[in-house]
Amino acid sequence: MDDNKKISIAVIKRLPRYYRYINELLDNGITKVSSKELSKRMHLTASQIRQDFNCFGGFGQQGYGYNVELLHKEIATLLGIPDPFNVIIIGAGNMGQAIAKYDNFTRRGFAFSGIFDVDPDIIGTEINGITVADVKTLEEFISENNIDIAILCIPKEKTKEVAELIATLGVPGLWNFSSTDLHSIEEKYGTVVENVHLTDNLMVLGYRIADQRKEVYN
Amino acid sequence: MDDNKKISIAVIKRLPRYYRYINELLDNGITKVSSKELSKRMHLTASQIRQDFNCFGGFGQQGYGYNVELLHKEIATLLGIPDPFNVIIIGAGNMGQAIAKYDNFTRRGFAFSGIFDVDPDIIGTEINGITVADVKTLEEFISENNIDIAILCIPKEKTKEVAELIATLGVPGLWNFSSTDLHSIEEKYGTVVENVHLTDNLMVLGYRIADQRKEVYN
DNA sequence: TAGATTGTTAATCGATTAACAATC
DNA sequence: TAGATTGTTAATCGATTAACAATC
Repeated sequence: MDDNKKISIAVIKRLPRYYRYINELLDNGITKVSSKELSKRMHLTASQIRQDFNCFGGFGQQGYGYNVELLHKEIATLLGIPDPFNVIIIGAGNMGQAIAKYDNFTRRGFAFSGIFDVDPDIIGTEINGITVADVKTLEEFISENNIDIAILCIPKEKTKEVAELIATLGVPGLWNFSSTDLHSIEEKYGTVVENVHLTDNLMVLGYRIADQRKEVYN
Repeated sequence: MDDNKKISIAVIKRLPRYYRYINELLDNGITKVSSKELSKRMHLTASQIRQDFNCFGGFGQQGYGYNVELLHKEIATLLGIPDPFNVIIIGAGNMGQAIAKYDNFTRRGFAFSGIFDVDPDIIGTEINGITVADVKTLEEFISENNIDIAILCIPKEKTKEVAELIATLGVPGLWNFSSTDLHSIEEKYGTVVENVHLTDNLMVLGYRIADQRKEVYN
Protein backbone atom coordinates (compact mmCIF):
# COMPACT_ATOMS: atom_id res chain seq x y z
CA MET A 1 0.00 0.00 0.00
CA ASP A 2 2.51 2.59 1.07
CA ASP A 3 6.10 2.94 -0.15
CA ASN A 4 8.48 0.30 1.01
CA LYS A 5 10.88 2.83 2.41
CA LYS A 6 10.40 3.11 6.15
CA ILE A 7 8.27 5.93 7.52
CA SER A 8 10.16 7.72 10.28
CA ILE A 9 8.73 7.70 13.78
CA ALA A 10 8.63 11.50 13.79
CA VAL A 11 6.15 11.41 10.91
CA ILE A 12 4.06 8.66 12.49
CA LYS A 13 3.75 10.63 15.71
CA ARG A 14 2.27 13.53 13.79
CA LEU A 15 -0.43 11.42 12.17
CA PRO A 16 -2.88 11.48 15.09
CA ARG A 17 -2.43 15.24 15.32
CA TYR A 18 -3.20 15.63 11.64
CA TYR A 19 -6.23 13.49 12.19
CA ARG A 20 -7.45 15.72 15.02
CA TYR A 21 -7.12 18.91 13.04
CA ILE A 22 -8.71 17.43 9.94
CA ASN A 23 -11.61 16.24 12.06
CA GLU A 24 -12.05 19.77 13.24
CA LEU A 25 -12.10 21.09 9.68
CA LEU A 26 -14.67 18.46 8.82
CA ASP A 27 -16.81 19.43 11.82
CA ASN A 28 -16.68 23.04 10.72
CA GLY A 29 -17.88 22.10 7.26
CA ILE A 30 -14.62 23.09 5.59
CA THR A 31 -14.20 21.09 2.40
CA LYS A 32 -10.74 22.05 1.19
CA VAL A 33 -7.52 23.05 2.85
CA SER A 34 -4.08 24.04 1.61
CA SER A 35 -0.86 23.02 3.32
CA LYS A 36 -0.39 26.69 4.11
CA GLU A 37 -3.75 27.03 5.90
CA LEU A 38 -3.24 23.81 7.80
CA SER A 39 0.28 24.86 8.76
CA LYS A 40 -1.08 28.00 10.42
CA ARG A 41 -3.62 26.06 12.44
CA MET A 42 -1.20 23.37 13.50
CA HIS A 43 1.87 25.49 14.08
CA LEU A 44 4.15 23.65 11.73
CA THR A 45 5.53 24.42 8.28
CA ALA A 46 3.58 23.88 5.07
CA SER A 47 6.68 22.17 3.73
CA GLN A 48 6.59 19.61 6.50
CA ILE A 49 2.93 18.86 5.95
CA ARG A 50 3.51 18.21 2.27
CA GLN A 51 6.56 16.09 3.02
CA ASP A 52 4.63 14.08 5.60
CA PHE A 53 1.64 13.42 3.36
CA ASN A 54 3.94 12.43 0.55
CA CYS A 55 5.42 9.67 2.65
CA PHE A 56 2.08 7.99 2.06
CA GLY A 57 1.75 8.88 -1.61
CA GLY A 58 0.33 12.38 -1.33
CA PHE A 59 -3.34 13.14 -1.01
CA GLY A 60 -3.51 16.53 -2.69
CA GLN A 61 -4.11 18.13 -6.00
CA GLN A 62 -1.77 20.68 -7.49
CA GLY A 63 -3.24 24.15 -7.70
CA TYR A 64 -6.15 23.18 -5.48
CA GLY A 65 -4.96 21.83 -2.16
CA TYR A 66 -6.33 18.95 -0.15
CA ASN A 67 -9.89 17.69 -0.12
CA VAL A 68 -10.72 17.51 3.58
CA GLU A 69 -13.05 14.54 3.34
CA LEU A 70 -10.58 12.51 1.32
CA LEU A 71 -7.70 13.48 3.59
CA HIS A 72 -9.75 12.45 6.59
CA LYS A 73 -10.52 9.08 5.09
CA GLU A 74 -6.93 8.43 4.02
CA ILE A 75 -5.47 9.21 7.42
CA ALA A 76 -8.18 7.25 9.20
CA THR A 77 -7.21 4.27 7.07
CA LEU A 78 -3.52 4.73 7.80
CA LEU A 79 -4.30 4.73 11.52
CA GLY A 80 -6.43 1.61 11.27
CA ILE A 81 -9.59 3.33 12.50
CA PRO A 82 -12.09 1.61 10.17
CA ASP A 83 -11.19 -1.83 11.56
CA PRO A 84 -10.91 -1.31 15.32
CA PHE A 85 -8.08 -2.74 17.36
CA ASN A 86 -9.07 -5.31 19.95
CA VAL A 87 -7.82 -4.08 23.31
CA ILE A 88 -7.70 -5.42 26.86
CA ILE A 89 -6.81 -3.65 30.08
CA ILE A 90 -4.71 -5.32 32.75
CA GLY A 91 -5.18 -3.70 36.13
CA ALA A 92 -8.45 -2.04 37.14
CA GLY A 93 -6.97 0.37 39.66
CA ASN A 94 -7.23 4.11 39.37
CA MET A 95 -5.50 4.41 36.03
CA GLY A 96 -7.02 1.27 34.54
CA GLN A 97 -10.50 2.47 35.41
CA ALA A 98 -9.85 5.95 34.08
CA ILE A 99 -8.70 4.46 30.78
CA ALA A 100 -11.65 2.07 30.63
CA LYS A 101 -14.10 4.90 31.17
CA TYR A 102 -12.48 7.27 28.73
CA ASP A 103 -14.77 6.97 25.73
CA ASN A 104 -12.60 8.82 23.23
CA PHE A 105 -10.77 5.64 22.34
CA THR A 106 -13.81 4.08 20.74
CA ARG A 107 -14.08 6.89 18.23
CA ARG A 108 -10.43 6.45 17.38
CA GLY A 109 -10.46 2.82 16.40
CA PHE A 110 -10.14 0.90 19.64
CA ALA A 111 -12.57 -1.58 21.18
CA PHE A 112 -12.18 -2.85 24.73
CA SER A 113 -13.03 -6.50 25.10
CA GLY A 114 -11.70 -7.30 28.54
CA ILE A 115 -10.50 -5.92 31.86
CA PHE A 116 -8.49 -7.98 34.33
CA ASP A 117 -7.43 -7.56 37.95
CA VAL A 118 -6.15 -9.55 40.92
CA ASP A 119 -8.28 -7.91 43.62
CA PRO A 120 -11.31 -10.06 44.60
CA ASP A 121 -13.20 -6.91 45.52
CA ILE A 122 -12.82 -5.55 42.01
CA ILE A 123 -13.26 -8.81 40.09
CA GLY A 124 -16.90 -9.12 39.05
CA THR A 125 -17.63 -5.41 39.14
CA GLU A 126 -18.64 -3.74 35.93
CA ILE A 127 -16.71 -0.91 34.31
CA ASN A 128 -18.17 0.74 31.27
CA GLY A 129 -20.16 -2.35 30.39
CA ILE A 130 -17.33 -4.82 30.88
CA THR A 131 -17.12 -7.16 33.85
CA VAL A 132 -13.70 -7.24 35.45
CA ALA A 133 -12.28 -10.74 35.18
CA ASP A 134 -9.73 -12.55 37.31
CA VAL A 135 -6.25 -12.13 35.90
CA LYS A 136 -5.93 -15.92 36.22
CA THR A 137 -8.23 -16.19 33.22
CA LEU A 138 -6.05 -13.85 31.17
CA GLU A 139 -4.09 -16.53 29.38
CA GLU A 140 -7.20 -18.37 28.32
CA PHE A 141 -8.87 -15.16 27.20
CA ILE A 142 -5.96 -14.10 25.04
CA SER A 143 -5.67 -17.53 23.50
CA GLU A 144 -9.31 -17.50 22.53
CA ASN A 145 -9.49 -13.91 21.26
CA ASN A 146 -7.46 -11.97 18.77
CA ILE A 147 -6.05 -9.33 21.06
CA ASP A 148 -4.09 -6.58 19.33
CA ILE A 149 -3.14 -4.45 22.31
CA ALA A 150 -2.85 -4.98 26.06
CA ILE A 151 -2.85 -1.92 28.29
CA LEU A 152 -0.71 -2.38 31.37
CA CYS A 153 -2.00 -0.42 34.35
CA ILE A 154 -0.37 -2.49 37.04
CA PRO A 155 2.29 -1.78 39.64
CA LYS A 156 5.82 -1.39 38.36
CA GLU A 157 6.97 -4.56 40.17
CA LYS A 158 4.48 -6.79 38.37
CA THR A 159 4.78 -5.20 34.94
CA LYS A 160 7.65 -7.16 33.46
CA GLU A 161 6.23 -10.51 34.52
CA VAL A 162 2.78 -9.82 33.10
CA ALA A 163 4.25 -8.28 29.95
CA GLU A 164 6.27 -11.43 29.46
CA LEU A 165 3.16 -13.60 29.67
CA ILE A 166 1.23 -11.43 27.24
CA ALA A 167 4.11 -11.24 24.79
CA THR A 168 4.51 -15.02 24.88
CA LEU A 169 0.86 -15.36 23.93
CA GLY A 170 1.52 -13.36 20.78
CA VAL A 171 -0.15 -10.03 21.54
CA PRO A 172 1.67 -7.61 19.21
CA GLY A 173 1.24 -4.34 21.16
CA LEU A 174 1.75 -3.24 24.75
CA TRP A 175 0.70 0.14 26.12
CA ASN A 176 2.62 0.49 29.33
CA PHE A 177 1.66 2.93 32.10
CA SER A 178 4.20 1.93 34.72
CA SER A 179 7.55 3.64 34.89
CA THR A 180 9.63 0.86 33.49
CA ASP A 181 10.96 0.46 30.00
CA LEU A 182 10.31 -2.98 28.63
CA HIS A 183 13.41 -3.31 26.45
CA SER A 184 13.81 -7.01 27.22
CA ILE A 185 10.27 -7.76 26.07
CA GLU A 186 10.72 -5.79 22.86
CA GLU A 187 13.91 -7.66 22.09
CA LYS A 188 12.84 -11.17 23.02
CA TYR A 189 9.41 -11.15 21.44
CA GLY A 190 9.47 -8.27 18.97
CA THR A 191 6.50 -6.84 20.83
CA VAL A 192 5.81 -3.19 20.09
CA VAL A 193 5.75 -1.14 23.29
CA GLU A 194 4.54 2.42 23.78
CA ASN A 195 5.23 3.83 27.20
CA VAL A 196 3.17 6.48 28.93
CA HIS A 197 5.68 7.74 31.41
CA LEU A 198 3.48 10.29 33.13
CA THR A 199 5.96 11.20 35.83
CA ASP A 200 8.72 11.67 33.27
CA ASN A 201 6.49 14.01 31.33
CA LEU A 202 5.58 16.05 34.38
CA MET A 203 9.25 16.30 35.29
CA VAL A 204 10.01 17.75 31.87
CA LEU A 205 7.35 20.37 32.51
CA GLY A 206 8.95 21.08 35.87
CA TYR A 207 12.33 21.57 34.26
CA ARG A 208 10.91 23.90 31.65
CA ILE A 209 9.27 26.22 34.19
CA ALA A 210 12.16 26.14 36.67
CA ASP A 211 13.31 29.66 35.81
CA GLN A 212 9.81 31.08 36.18
CA ARG A 213 9.19 29.90 39.71
CA LYS A 214 8.75 32.45 42.37
CA GLU A 215 11.78 32.20 44.61
CA VAL A 216 9.76 32.09 47.80
CA TYR A 217 12.29 30.49 50.07
CA ASN A 218 15.41 32.34 48.94
CA MET B 1 24.32 27.56 37.06
CA ASP B 2 24.32 25.76 33.72
CA ASP B 3 25.77 27.01 30.46
CA ASN B 4 23.97 29.83 28.79
CA LYS B 5 23.62 27.88 25.56
CA LYS B 6 20.16 26.38 25.37
CA ILE B 7 19.70 22.75 26.31
CA SER B 8 17.81 20.96 23.57
CA ILE B 9 14.42 19.48 24.36
CA ALA B 10 15.68 16.04 23.31
CA VAL B 11 18.21 16.14 26.13
CA ILE B 12 15.69 17.42 28.67
CA LYS B 13 13.31 14.59 27.84
CA ARG B 14 16.02 12.09 28.67
CA LEU B 15 16.69 13.56 32.12
CA PRO B 16 13.83 11.81 33.93
CA ARG B 17 14.90 8.55 32.35
CA TYR B 18 18.45 9.02 33.56
CA TYR B 19 17.04 9.75 36.96
CA ARG B 20 15.06 6.52 36.99
CA TYR B 21 18.01 4.37 36.05
CA ILE B 22 20.35 6.09 38.46
CA ASN B 23 17.80 5.54 41.22
CA GLU B 24 17.85 1.87 40.38
CA LEU B 25 21.63 1.74 40.61
CA LEU B 26 21.41 3.49 43.95
CA ASP B 27 18.79 1.02 45.20
CA ASN B 28 21.06 -1.84 44.18
CA GLY B 29 23.94 -0.38 46.12
CA ILE B 30 26.01 0.33 43.02
CA THR B 31 28.37 3.22 43.76
CA LYS B 32 30.02 3.88 40.41
CA VAL B 33 28.96 3.56 36.81
CA SER B 34 30.64 4.19 33.48
CA SER B 35 28.86 5.67 30.47
CA LYS B 36 29.35 2.30 28.81
CA GLU B 37 27.62 0.34 31.58
CA LEU B 38 24.79 2.83 31.76
CA SER B 39 24.42 2.78 27.99
CA LYS B 40 23.83 -0.97 28.05
CA ARG B 41 21.14 -0.67 30.70
CA MET B 42 19.38 2.23 29.07
CA HIS B 43 19.73 1.17 25.44
CA LEU B 44 21.43 4.28 24.23
CA THR B 45 25.01 5.06 23.25
CA ALA B 46 27.76 5.86 25.75
CA SER B 47 28.61 8.82 23.59
CA GLN B 48 25.14 10.26 23.97
CA ILE B 49 25.21 9.87 27.73
CA ARG B 50 28.50 11.75 27.98
CA GLN B 51 27.25 14.44 25.61
CA ASP B 52 24.06 14.81 27.61
CA PHE B 53 25.77 15.08 30.98
CA ASN B 54 28.21 17.57 29.56
CA CYS B 55 25.37 19.91 28.66
CA PHE B 56 25.21 20.48 32.40
CA GLY B 57 28.93 20.65 33.03
CA GLY B 58 29.77 16.97 33.26
CA PHE B 59 29.51 14.97 36.45
CA GLY B 60 32.20 12.38 35.84
CA GLN B 61 35.81 11.73 36.48
CA GLN B 62 38.19 10.66 33.74
CA GLY B 63 39.49 7.15 34.14
CA TYR B 64 36.89 6.37 36.82
CA GLY B 65 33.40 6.99 35.54
CA TYR B 66 30.47 8.52 37.39
CA ASN B 67 29.84 8.44 41.11
CA VAL B 68 26.25 7.23 41.36
CA GLU B 69 25.35 9.17 44.47
CA LEU B 70 26.72 12.41 43.08
CA LEU B 71 25.07 11.82 39.72
CA HIS B 72 21.78 11.18 41.47
CA LYS B 73 22.02 14.38 43.44
CA GLU B 74 23.01 16.48 40.44
CA ILE B 75 20.14 15.27 38.27
CA ALA B 76 17.67 15.59 41.12
CA THR B 77 18.73 19.21 41.46
CA LEU B 78 18.42 19.81 37.73
CA LEU B 79 14.88 18.45 37.86
CA GLY B 80 13.93 20.59 40.84
CA ILE B 81 13.18 17.64 43.10
CA PRO B 82 14.66 19.04 46.33
CA ASP B 83 12.27 22.00 46.29
CA PRO B 84 8.91 20.49 45.27
CA PHE B 85 6.66 22.11 42.70
CA ASN B 86 3.31 23.29 43.99
CA VAL B 87 0.63 21.62 41.92
CA ILE B 88 -3.15 21.78 41.62
CA ILE B 89 -5.55 19.54 39.74
CA ILE B 90 -8.50 20.93 37.84
CA GLY B 91 -11.18 18.34 37.26
CA ALA B 92 -11.74 15.45 39.68
CA GLY B 93 -13.22 13.05 37.14
CA ASN B 94 -11.70 9.69 36.34
CA MET B 95 -8.36 11.00 35.15
CA GLY B 96 -8.11 13.74 37.77
CA GLN B 97 -8.71 11.25 40.55
CA ALA B 98 -6.25 8.74 39.11
CA ILE B 99 -3.60 11.46 39.00
CA ALA B 100 -4.40 12.65 42.51
CA LYS B 101 -4.11 9.14 43.87
CA TYR B 102 -0.91 8.31 42.04
CA ASP B 103 1.67 8.71 44.77
CA ASN B 104 4.73 8.52 42.58
CA PHE B 105 4.63 12.25 41.94
CA THR B 106 5.46 13.10 45.53
CA ARG B 107 8.74 11.24 45.35
CA ARG B 108 9.57 13.09 42.19
CA GLY B 109 9.29 16.64 43.44
CA PHE B 110 5.62 17.49 43.19
CA ALA B 111 3.21 18.42 45.96
CA PHE B 112 -0.54 18.64 45.42
CA SER B 113 -2.15 21.51 47.24
CA GLY B 114 -5.60 21.63 45.68
CA ILE B 115 -8.18 19.80 43.62
CA PHE B 116 -11.09 21.56 41.95
CA ASP B 117 -14.29 20.48 40.25
CA VAL B 118 -17.69 21.79 39.15
CA ASP B 119 -19.78 18.82 40.24
CA PRO B 120 -21.60 19.43 43.58
CA ASP B 121 -21.51 15.69 44.26
CA ILE B 122 -17.73 15.66 44.07
CA ILE B 123 -17.03 18.99 45.77
CA GLY B 124 -16.36 18.38 49.45
CA THR B 125 -15.24 14.80 49.01
CA GLU B 126 -11.73 13.93 49.98
CA ILE B 127 -9.14 12.52 47.58
CA ASN B 128 -5.81 11.47 48.92
CA GLY B 129 -6.11 13.82 51.87
CA ILE B 130 -7.25 16.84 49.88
CA THR B 131 -10.83 18.10 49.91
CA VAL B 132 -12.16 18.84 46.44
CA ALA B 133 -13.02 22.52 46.19
CA ASP B 134 -15.48 24.35 44.00
CA VAL B 135 -13.84 25.57 40.82
CA LYS B 136 -15.38 28.96 41.60
CA THR B 137 -12.77 29.34 44.32
CA LEU B 138 -9.94 28.59 41.90
CA GLU B 139 -9.06 32.18 41.15
CA GLU B 140 -8.84 33.10 44.81
CA PHE B 141 -6.80 30.00 45.59
CA ILE B 142 -4.25 30.67 42.88
CA SER B 143 -3.95 34.30 43.89
CA GLU B 144 -3.19 33.34 47.47
CA ASN B 145 -0.82 30.47 46.76
CA ASN B 146 2.29 30.14 44.65
CA ILE B 147 1.09 27.58 42.18
CA ASP B 148 3.74 26.27 39.79
CA ILE B 149 1.71 23.81 37.78
CA ALA B 150 -1.98 23.26 37.06
CA ILE B 151 -3.07 19.86 35.80
CA LEU B 152 -6.01 20.06 33.43
CA CYS B 153 -8.22 16.98 33.57
CA ILE B 154 -11.36 18.59 32.23
CA PRO B 155 -13.44 18.07 29.10
CA LYS B 156 -11.91 19.30 25.86
CA GLU B 157 -14.59 21.96 25.44
CA LYS B 158 -13.77 23.66 28.73
CA THR B 159 -10.01 23.36 28.54
CA LYS B 160 -9.13 26.52 26.64
CA GLU B 161 -11.32 28.72 28.81
CA VAL B 162 -9.93 27.37 32.08
CA ALA B 163 -6.37 27.42 30.74
CA GLU B 164 -6.85 31.08 29.86
CA LEU B 165 -7.94 31.90 33.41
CA ILE B 166 -5.04 30.04 34.97
CA ALA B 167 -2.51 31.58 32.60
CA THR B 168 -3.84 35.04 33.33
CA LEU B 169 -3.25 34.42 37.01
CA GLY B 170 0.41 33.78 36.29
CA VAL B 171 0.72 30.03 36.75
CA PRO B 172 3.81 29.15 34.70
CA GLY B 173 3.06 25.52 33.81
CA LEU B 174 0.08 23.62 32.43
CA TRP B 175 -0.13 19.86 32.18
CA ASN B 176 -2.92 19.21 29.76
CA PHE B 177 -4.76 15.90 29.48
CA SER B 178 -7.45 16.87 26.98
CA SER B 179 -6.86 16.39 23.28
CA THR B 180 -6.35 20.00 22.39
CA ASP B 181 -3.12 21.84 21.80
CA LEU B 182 -3.02 25.12 23.67
CA HIS B 183 -0.92 27.09 21.20
CA SER B 184 -2.84 30.30 21.81
CA ILE B 185 -2.21 30.14 25.56
CA GLU B 186 1.49 29.48 25.06
CA GLU B 187 1.77 32.44 22.75
CA LYS B 188 -0.34 34.94 24.63
CA TYR B 189 0.96 34.26 28.12
CA GLY B 190 4.25 32.45 27.60
CA THR B 191 2.82 29.60 29.66
CA VAL B 192 4.71 26.33 29.34
CA VAL B 193 2.37 23.53 28.28
CA GLU B 194 3.03 19.81 28.27
CA ASN B 195 0.32 17.74 26.65
CA VAL B 196 -0.52 14.16 27.52
CA HIS B 197 -2.31 13.14 24.37
CA LEU B 198 -3.19 9.62 25.41
CA THR B 199 -5.28 8.83 22.39
CA ASP B 200 -2.57 10.10 20.06
CA ASN B 201 -0.09 7.84 21.77
CA LEU B 202 -2.33 4.80 21.53
CA MET B 203 -2.89 5.54 17.85
CA VAL B 204 0.85 5.51 17.26
CA LEU B 205 0.99 2.09 18.87
CA GLY B 206 -1.87 0.99 16.63
CA TYR B 207 0.01 2.15 13.56
CA ARG B 208 3.15 0.37 14.61
CA ILE B 209 1.46 -3.01 15.05
CA ALA B 210 -0.74 -2.71 11.95
CA ASP B 211 1.31 -5.21 9.96
CA GLN B 212 1.25 -7.77 12.77
CA ARG B 213 -2.50 -7.96 13.13
CA LYS B 214 -4.16 -11.21 12.36
CA GLU B 215 -6.17 -10.61 9.23
CA VAL B 216 -9.33 -12.13 10.63
CA TYR B 217 -11.83 -10.57 8.30
CA ASN B 218 -9.96 -10.91 5.01
C1' DT C 1 -3.96 31.31 -20.08
C1' DA C 2 -2.66 32.94 -15.34
C1' DG C 3 -2.72 31.77 -10.57
C1' DA C 4 -2.38 28.65 -7.10
C1' DT C 5 -0.55 24.97 -4.78
C1' DT C 6 1.16 20.48 -4.81
C1' DG C 7 5.01 16.97 -5.19
C1' DT C 8 9.79 16.58 -5.00
C1' DT C 9 14.59 17.73 -5.09
C1' DA C 10 18.19 20.38 -2.87
C1' DA C 11 20.00 23.03 1.13
C1' DT C 12 20.14 23.65 5.89
C1' DC C 13 19.94 22.61 10.40
C1' DG C 14 20.31 19.94 14.50
C1' DA C 15 20.99 15.70 16.86
C1' DT C 16 23.52 11.53 17.26
C1' DT C 17 27.63 8.92 16.85
C1' DA C 18 32.58 8.32 16.38
C1' DA C 19 37.12 9.44 17.54
C1' DC C 20 40.63 10.86 20.36
C1' DA C 21 43.24 13.83 23.38
C1' DA C 22 43.10 14.95 28.28
C1' DT C 23 43.54 13.17 32.74
C1' DC C 24 42.41 10.52 36.71
C1' DT D 1 53.45 4.14 34.77
C1' DA D 2 49.61 1.75 32.19
C1' DG D 3 44.76 1.37 31.82
C1' DA D 4 40.46 3.24 31.87
C1' DT D 5 37.15 6.44 30.89
C1' DT D 6 35.77 11.03 30.62
C1' DG D 7 35.15 15.57 28.13
C1' DT D 8 35.11 17.47 23.73
C1' DT D 9 35.84 18.08 18.89
C1' DA D 10 34.85 16.25 14.34
C1' DA D 11 32.05 13.30 11.21
C1' DT D 12 27.81 11.38 10.14
C1' DC D 13 23.22 10.90 9.90
C1' DG D 14 18.47 12.19 9.68
C1' DA D 15 14.88 15.49 9.91
C1' DT D 16 13.23 19.97 8.72
C1' DT D 17 12.99 23.80 5.68
C1' DA D 18 13.48 26.12 1.29
C1' DA D 19 13.03 26.28 -3.52
C1' DC D 20 11.04 25.33 -7.70
C1' DA D 21 9.34 22.64 -11.51
C1' DA D 22 5.09 20.13 -12.49
C1' DT D 23 0.33 20.55 -13.10
C1' DC D 24 -4.35 21.35 -11.89
